[in-house]
Amino acid sequence: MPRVLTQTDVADFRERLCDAATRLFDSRGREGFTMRELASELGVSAMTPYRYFKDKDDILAAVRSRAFNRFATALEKAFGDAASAPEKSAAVFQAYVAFAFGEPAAYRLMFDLSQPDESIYPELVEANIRARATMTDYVRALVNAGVLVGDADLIGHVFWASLHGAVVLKLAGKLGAQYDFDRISGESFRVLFEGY
Amino acid sequence: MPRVLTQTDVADFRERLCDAATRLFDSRGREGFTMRELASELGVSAMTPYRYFKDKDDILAAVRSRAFNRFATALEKAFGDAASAPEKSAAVFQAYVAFAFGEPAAYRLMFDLSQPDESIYPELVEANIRARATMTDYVRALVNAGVLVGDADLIGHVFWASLHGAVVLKLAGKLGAQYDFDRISGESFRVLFEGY
DNA sequence: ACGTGAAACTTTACCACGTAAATTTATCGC
DNA sequence: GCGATAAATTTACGTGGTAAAGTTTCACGT
Repeated sequence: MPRVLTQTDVADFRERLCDAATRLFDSRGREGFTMRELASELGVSAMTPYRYFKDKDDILAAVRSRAFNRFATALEKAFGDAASAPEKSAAVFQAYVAFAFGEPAAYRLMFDLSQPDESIYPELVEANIRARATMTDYVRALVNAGVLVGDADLIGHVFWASLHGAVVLKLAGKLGAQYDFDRISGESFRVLFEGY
Repeated sequence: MPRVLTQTDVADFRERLCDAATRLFDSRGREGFTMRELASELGVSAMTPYRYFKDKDDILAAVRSRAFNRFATALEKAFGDAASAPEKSAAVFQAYVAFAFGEPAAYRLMFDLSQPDESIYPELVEANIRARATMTDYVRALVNAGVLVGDADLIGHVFWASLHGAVVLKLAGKLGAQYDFDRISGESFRVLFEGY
């Protein structure tokens, strides 16, 4: 227990805490996530997290920010690694789906309906903006390459809504076996692409 | 306090309780919804609801079932009232959107990610199935009328995913002013219609 | 070297909540 | 009237978030 915490100490602990919290959200779900279990996971008393975060909502905001940033990083990597515009588009699509189903708890946190006024967490707002940008960049590349014509942002939102819709229907268990996620998302993209 | 409750008494109380619960979900949100406040809203003690429902989850399931049924009723009415297949399609679309934004809490309950294993509530499963059916019927009408060609169920799911995606993005506060719900959903439908 | 004061952490305590168990109340058949 | 018993309430317990009080540990001035 060092007398005074350096910036690094604080940052490290916050990081460890967010990692543990992310795991807990994964295993216990949003409802089952408790401060006490989080603390015990970290080997500290129930009150120690309150030295580093204001309250549970503050922790939630930090975890969500990190989720947005991981998500953005994954999409940016996919975008950067692919060569041509169409390849970028396919890569980003794939990365999006991989993230959503590879880290469903994170995806849920990011897009859960009814989160409590996230505007008071600047870090979260920024992560949100960053993630949103990465989701339209690939469309801009397609438009610039002449593959698609139109308002890149509008087209980006249309693709996004469609993909997100299919993802959350699957995550909510609303899709059956005959019309599953791959079928619907594949068909959506095919038709939307044709349309543009 | 009648000695023995008739079927009607029970059904009435359950109905009143669900109405109050729906209002509470509306005003307090899912987290802020408590059994104690629900009971006091009904003018009974905190334990009385347990005579009529197993537990909080059971109440949640009943409220969700009712939401699905109101939703299905609204869509069925829109479908039935419109004359031609394209008019039916427009009417159902409009009813869908009106419900989603007119009763956002109900829509959230219906489609919230991570609901606790709804298969154990037969009433809920049935309501779910009914609502799903009403969302593809209008597409079947369009296909039968020769307006669209293809697998009606598949097309229905594609439209559904796209619309639902736009709705939940708006409900989650992810849409800005420049690319708002109307713009995105309108554009999506236009392109998808053209495509088919 | 050694108190000392505050930062870091823990312990204790409080209140809200879901709900089980015990208790009370009110009606029905006799 | 008088149990019997369904319906409702009251009481109580365990869990969770977190405020307040208490404890530990180290950076300093002396």
